[in-house]
Amino acid sequence: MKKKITLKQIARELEVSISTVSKALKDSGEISKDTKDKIRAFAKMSNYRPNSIALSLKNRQTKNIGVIIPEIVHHFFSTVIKGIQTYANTKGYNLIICVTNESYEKEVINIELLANGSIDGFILAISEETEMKNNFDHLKEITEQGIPLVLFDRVTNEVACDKVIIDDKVGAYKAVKKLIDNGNKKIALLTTASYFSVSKERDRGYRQALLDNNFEINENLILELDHFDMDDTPIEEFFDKQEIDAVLSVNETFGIRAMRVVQRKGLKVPEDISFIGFTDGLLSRYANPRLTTVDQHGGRMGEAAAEMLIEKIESEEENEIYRTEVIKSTLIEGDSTIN
Amino acid sequence: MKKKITLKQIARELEVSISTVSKALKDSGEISKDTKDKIRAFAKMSNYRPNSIALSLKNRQTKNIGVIIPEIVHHFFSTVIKGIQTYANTKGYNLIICVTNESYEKEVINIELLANGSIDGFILAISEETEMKNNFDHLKEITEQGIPLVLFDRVTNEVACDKVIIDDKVGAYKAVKKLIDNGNKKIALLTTASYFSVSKERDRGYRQALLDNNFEINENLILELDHFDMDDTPIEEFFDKQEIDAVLSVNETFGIRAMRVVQRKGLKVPEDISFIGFTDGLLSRYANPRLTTVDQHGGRMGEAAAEMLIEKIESEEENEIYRTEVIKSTLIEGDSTIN
DNA sequence: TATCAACACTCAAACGGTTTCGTAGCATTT
DNA sequence: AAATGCTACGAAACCGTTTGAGTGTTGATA
Repeated sequence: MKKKITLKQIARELEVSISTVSKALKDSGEISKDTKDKIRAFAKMSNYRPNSIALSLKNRQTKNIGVIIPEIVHHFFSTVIKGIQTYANTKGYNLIICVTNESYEKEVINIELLANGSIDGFILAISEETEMKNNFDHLKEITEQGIPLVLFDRVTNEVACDKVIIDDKVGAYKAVKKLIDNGNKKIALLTTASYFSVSKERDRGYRQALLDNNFEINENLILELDHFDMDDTPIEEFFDKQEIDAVLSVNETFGIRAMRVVQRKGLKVPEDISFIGFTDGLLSRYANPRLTTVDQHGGRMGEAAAEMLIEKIESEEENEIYRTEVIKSTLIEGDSTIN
Repeated sequence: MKKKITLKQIARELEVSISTVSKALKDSGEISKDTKDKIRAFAKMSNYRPNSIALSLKNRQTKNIGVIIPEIVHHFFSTVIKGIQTYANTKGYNLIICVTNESYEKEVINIELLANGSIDGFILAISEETEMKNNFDHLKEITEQGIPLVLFDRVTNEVACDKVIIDDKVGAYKAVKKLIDNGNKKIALLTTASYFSVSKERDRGYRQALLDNNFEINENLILELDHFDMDDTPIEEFFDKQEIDAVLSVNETFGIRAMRVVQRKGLKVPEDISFIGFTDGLLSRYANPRLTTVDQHGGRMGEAAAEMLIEKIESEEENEIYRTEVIKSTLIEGDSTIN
C-alpha cells in the first residue's frame, strides 16, 4: 500500500526545501528550469496530489456546497440535485448532500454540522415540519454568519437570501385555464395541507383562474390529502359525492391515484374527465394515459440555484442584494386532457 | 455579520493562551475550574464551534464518505443513497455525492477529485461505460492507496474490496419459477445489452429456471432494449411476431412499457399475459395494474454498504479480508401476475 | 532550608499546504 | 573596487486545532 505523498516527502527526497517544491509545481518563475523539471518528474512519478484539506484550511474555502433537501427518493428533488451537480461541477465544486426527511430537527442539525467550515454555502429546500413550525432561526443564523444561502422551491420571506422558485401560481393558472378552455365546468383541486408554500401558491393560481373566468369557487371541489396516507377511500368518496369533469393535482401521485380511482369507476380519461398534475416525473410519463403536467424544470432550478450560490461565494463584496429567480413552468400536454 | 470565532480570538479576548482555551473546552484536568467556567461561558456566548477542516487536517479523517453513482434521478440509486445516509448519519458521517452519468471519464475524475483527502472512503456503483470498457485501474489505485472502497450493485471481480450485491440470479429465478407455476409456457425476457453485470445475472437466473423446469431456451423470446431509446416499435414488433404469455423485465421501465404495448393490443393483464419487473419503485407501484416486482431493497443495500465501509475506516488493522454481502431480493406480488 | 510534587498554565510542534520576505551568490555597472 | 541588480532558493508565518513537554508558583515534606 502506497500512502499519499506530501510536499515534505518530495522535498526530503530531492534535498530541496518545501517551498521550492511548492513553487516548482506551481510553475513559479523563481525556480530554475532544471530544478523544476526534476521536481515535476518526481511528483508525477510518485503521483503527487495536493491535499485538499490543507488547501481548504489555508484558503478558507472548501469548494463544497451543502445541499439540504427534504427527501431524496423523489423525482423533483433528485432532478434539482442533478441540475446543481451539472453547474457546480463545471466550477469545480462538490456536493455534500443531506436529507432531512422533512424533519425540522434534522434540518437544524445538518446545517450546524456543515456550517463549521465544511462548506462554502448552502442550497436548501425547507422541510415540511419547518414550514409548519414557521421557525427559520437556523437559516437566519447562517446568513448572519455570512455563509451564502440559496433557498429553492420551498422558500420563506422570513429569511433574506437568494431564492429560486417556479411560478407555481402561474403554472396552476395556466393549467386551470386550459381545463376551462376545453369546456370543463366542475374543476377540482387535489392538494396537501395548506401550510406548504408551494401548495398555497398553486391553490391561489387555481382560484384566480376560476375567478377570472367567472367561475364560482366551490370549496367542496377542493380535497386536501396526506402524502403518507396510501388509502384511496377519501379520493373515492370525493368523486362519489359529486360530478367532476376535470382535476388539477398539486403533485403527480395524487393525480395518478385519482385517475385510477375514476378509471375503476368506469370513466374514460380524458373523454369523461381530464387530469393535470404538477411535476413532470416518470410517473406522469408512464401513466396510462400519459398525464398532462405542469413541468417544474427541476434541473433548471438546480442550475440556477448553483449559479446564484457560486456567484455569491466567489464575489468579494458583501452585497446585501438578494435576488429571487422565477423559473417558468411549462404545460406538458399528455393524453389525460383533450388537446 | 458575525464571522466564525476561533480559539485564537477567544484566547486573545480572555487573555489566556490558545492551548488553555482548547483544553478548557475539552474539559481537561489541567485547567482550573474558574478558568474553565470563564472560557466555556464565553465560548457558548460567542457560539464557538471547532473548525472541522482544521480537525480533519489534524486527525487525518474527514468524516466524509464519497458516494459515486451513475445516476441520481433513479429510484433504485436514490433509495441506496437514502440507506447510506441513514446509517452514515448515526455514525456522524456526511455524504459527498458525485454522479457519473454512466461515463467512465467522469467516474475517474470524480474519484481523483475526492481521493485527495476529502473523504475517508468510497461507496461506488460502476458506470455503464466503465463496465463496457472493463477498465478498473482507477478503482485498483484507490485500494492500493489504502482508501477503503465498497462496491454495490454493479460490481466486478477485478477489484479486491468489499461488495454488496443482491441475488439477482435468484431473484430472476424465483420470478420465472412463479410464472412457470402459474402455468405460463412462453416466457419472455426483456433485458439490456449483455455487458451489464446485473442484466447478466438476471439473464442467468431466467435461463436456469427455464432449464430446471424442462423448458427449452428460445432466443427469440429474449429482447434486448436500449435505456435511452423511448421508441416502443421494437417492443410492438416483438409481441406481434409471436405469442407470449408471460414477461420478465430486468427493470421497471421496460416492463411498464411492454405492459402498455400489450394493453393497447387489447390483451388483459394478468389474464392474458403476466408481467414481472425488477426494482420495486414508484412506477411499479402506481402502474395499472400494479406490477409484480423483484424488490432489490436499495435501502438495505445502502445501509449494508455504509456499515461495511465505516467498519473498514474505523478499524486500525489493515486486514485484507474482503467480504461480499448478498442482499436477498423479495418477490412483491402485484396485480400483473395471477396470485 | 533545600527538595519535590501538584497545580495551572504556556510553548511549540504538528497536520499539509501557500506565500511573503530575506539572502547568498554571481554578474553587471560605474 | 564598491554598488547594484538578478537569479534561485530557503526560512518562516499562516490557516485552526490538538497535545506533549516545559515552566513558574505554591505548599508540603524531609
